[in-house]
Amino acid sequence: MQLPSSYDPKRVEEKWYRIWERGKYFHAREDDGREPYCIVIPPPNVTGNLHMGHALNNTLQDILIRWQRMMGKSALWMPGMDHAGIATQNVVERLLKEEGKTKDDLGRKKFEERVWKWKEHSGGRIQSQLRRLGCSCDWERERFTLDKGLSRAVHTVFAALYKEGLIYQGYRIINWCPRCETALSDIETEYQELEGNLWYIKYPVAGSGDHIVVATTRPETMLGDTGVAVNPDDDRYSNLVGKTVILPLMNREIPVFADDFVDRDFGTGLVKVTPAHDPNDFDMGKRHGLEEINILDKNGNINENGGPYKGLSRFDARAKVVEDLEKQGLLVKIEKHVHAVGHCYRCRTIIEPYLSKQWFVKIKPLADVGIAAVEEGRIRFVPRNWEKTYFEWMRNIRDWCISRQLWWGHRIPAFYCDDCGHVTVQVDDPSRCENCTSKNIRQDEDVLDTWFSSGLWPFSTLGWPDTTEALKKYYPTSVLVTAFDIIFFWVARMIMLGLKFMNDVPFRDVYIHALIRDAQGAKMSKSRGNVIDPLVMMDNYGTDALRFTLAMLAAQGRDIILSEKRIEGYRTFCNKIWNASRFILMNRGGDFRERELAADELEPFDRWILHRLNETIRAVQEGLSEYKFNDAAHAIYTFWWHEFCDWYIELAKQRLYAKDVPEKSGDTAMQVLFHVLKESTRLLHPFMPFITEDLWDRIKAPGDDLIIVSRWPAAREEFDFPIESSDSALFQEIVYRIRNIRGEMNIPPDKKANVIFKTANERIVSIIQREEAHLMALAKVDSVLIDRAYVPANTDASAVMTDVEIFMPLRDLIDFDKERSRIDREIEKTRAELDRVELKLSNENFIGRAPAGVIDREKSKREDLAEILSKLGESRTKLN
RNA sequence: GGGCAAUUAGCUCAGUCGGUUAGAGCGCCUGCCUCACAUGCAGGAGGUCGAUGGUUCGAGUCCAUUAUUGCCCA
Repeated sequence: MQLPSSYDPKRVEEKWYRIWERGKYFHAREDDGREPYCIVIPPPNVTGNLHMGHALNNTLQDILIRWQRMMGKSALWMPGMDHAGIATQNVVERLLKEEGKTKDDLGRKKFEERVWKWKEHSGGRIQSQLRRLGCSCDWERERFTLDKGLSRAVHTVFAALYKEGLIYQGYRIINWCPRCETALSDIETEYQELEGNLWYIKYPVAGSGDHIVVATTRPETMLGDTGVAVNPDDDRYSNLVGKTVILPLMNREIPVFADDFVDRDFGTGLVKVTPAHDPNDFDMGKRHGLEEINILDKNGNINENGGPYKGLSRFDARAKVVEDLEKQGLLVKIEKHVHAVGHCYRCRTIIEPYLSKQWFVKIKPLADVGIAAVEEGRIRFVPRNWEKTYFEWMRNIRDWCISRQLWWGHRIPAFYCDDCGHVTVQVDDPSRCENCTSKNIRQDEDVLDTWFSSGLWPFSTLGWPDTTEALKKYYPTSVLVTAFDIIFFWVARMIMLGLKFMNDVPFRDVYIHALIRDAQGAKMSKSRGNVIDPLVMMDNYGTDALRFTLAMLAAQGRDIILSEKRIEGYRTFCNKIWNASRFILMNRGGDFRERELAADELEPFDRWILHRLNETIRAVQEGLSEYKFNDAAHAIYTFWWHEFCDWYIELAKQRLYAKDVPEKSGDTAMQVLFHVLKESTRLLHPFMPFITEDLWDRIKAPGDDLIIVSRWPAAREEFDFPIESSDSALFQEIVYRIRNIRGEMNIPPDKKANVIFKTANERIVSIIQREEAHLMALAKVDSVLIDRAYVPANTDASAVMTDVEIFMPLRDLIDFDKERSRIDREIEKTRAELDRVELKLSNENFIGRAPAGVIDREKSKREDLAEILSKLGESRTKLN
């Protein structure tokens, strides 16, 4: 078997993915009689490109799915995409603009056709990128939020909520993006602290020469002022309440009234009230019966209600209003003022609070049920502390504005009758008004918030509203894997809608992973130019290296700071695995036959590595069960590299190569090598699917299926060997001590050394005798002597362990200075430790209160340390 | 203003139920191309765990205060 000396990801990745997909290895069957395990993918935007956040999110899901699949579950990973209303419409509008057209030139129908065409040709690039990442999604089931089945689910939910009164239309202040020309929900508005001004403006009091001063951050909105408010407890202005003032520039007479909402300490304590352009003012306006004057059009320009300012942008209008006030001597002063300004989460344009008629979901009743599900533990957040965030939002939730003034999305299934005015809402488009049977009906022009459809994702993708076999089998899904930034947008809504329409939670666990940041800790973004492109990383280092890096960094509850160095480091791990396998395959004889290991043929180090394999299997199982991906990955990494490669393979070489070793020993070693290789390759498969599948192809038995569906390793109790494991640890310590002398004394590798062990400890003697050949090979020792009465020369280098001293005669090679400082360092360390132990043991409280086991341990430690220290002292004396 | 999180080696991070000498990767230093791997091997240096106080026989770990940083919400 000839393998290249380094791993080449390019050669294997595409090949194996094709074999998996064509062989339907990702396909889960609802009739397979197996226990279900299901994850629905957080559907990426159809406009999306794979970024590092996707890479992390999907790597973790794939690890879980591959693990559960190997565990024998009916593992379904449901893939799909989101139509991403605003983002997609923006993309296509931009394309049209390049052709010198607007969406209005095309008209709604043509525009929609155009978007679909774009979707077919340029959209969904991310699907092939997920394939590149190795994601074992059940692509046959792939769904799109706008496809027929999901649209039916959306209509069904809308109609049901409407009939129940949980969806209603309302005329109120919403967040309006003047660039996207649509309403947004509260959470689609991102607040950012901006340095602005506080303008102090004089408003003349009607019928007197007096004036009042109001302070505002948005002077242009005064064009729509219909009142001035003051706190009822504010004595300064009590005489003003009930009077009227003249609104400058507009010359409108508006009332002064009292309302608790007003903060006496803000500005002058008098605030202008613009009910059509501020949510708080809107509420006050309602309480006091004020007129609502909308002064802006949908693009954020002043409309006819703004008199002479009509046609100006809101920003120009501000400048002009301030200028005019100044001219008229009505501007008292300007103060610097920092305030939070809402921005559109899609295009960063400043949001305008805007009065309009929109559709809303009355969310409180749904939220209460969603809160209970988490309180009662029917849904578990991992890590737990995200539950607080969830509760906080759910308990203060406000009605959800779901209508969007877009063309790309689910058109709202509400039909207005031009004859009787009735609104007909039903699942299938009506042909006539359900009230007066008139055919004169028009469908609502708006579409639904994209998140409305993604909120149904866990059941709509499984066939709901039909009661499909898939739905019966896989709902509730097992776990949702996502980042915290969409807990509100998506997770909470799936919980509420799942409970409402499936009468059960959509998933049992919600695993919240970290956000990826760059090496400076900043959020990765294109505008910052600090993006590490996962596709480039896969090109440069291989997909498995990227995946393993992400798994290693996926510690719970933290941000992930990613650097390319790290990925590069795990590429070397791939290579390590490759070469270990290569070594085993190269040394496997042509007539090698894998067989069951018999306990009585196992030598001590065989037992040790099998024991460690067991422990590693348990650690990986436990790590994955608790979503501690980093712990699981770390356990495999250490085992593969620092135990299997560094020690077992090195030890096995003696048995495979040395002439005086019985054939049986080498044969057993090969069997153990092979066994461990197979098991640990399987253990690694969920993390590194490509290299493991490629290696598996060379190590599997004839007729075996692919690793992706192979049996997940289980720890075997008959391979637990604690005694041999501690013997091995002692042996490793001895080897390490000898290497340490060689390393620090710069003994050249070709200079073989003689070693004398001075010990009376039977166990140590027997280990040294038994493992003499291994010792000689690994520590590069020429001869080994055990002499309990050895008298060292002053040219001997030495090391002291509990119950054994190691001497290495160096004669003229000895460097006294180096050896002295080496021993001094040891003495210092040992002394410090002994001091700590003695301090503890001299503490009466410790003796009196600590558990006996702890005290015994400290006592025996004291004895050992004291003995070591005295022997180190002897060695040191000889060097003087 | 409310809430959450973080602060451990030069860098990036682990550290369970409080109990051996606080770990890893990268970087650094020394020696080695040893027949799986120089994407490698062996050895080494380097932290007292943000600060203060407390609980405890014992604190990186629990509590309080505080500083700094980040995030979420208003």
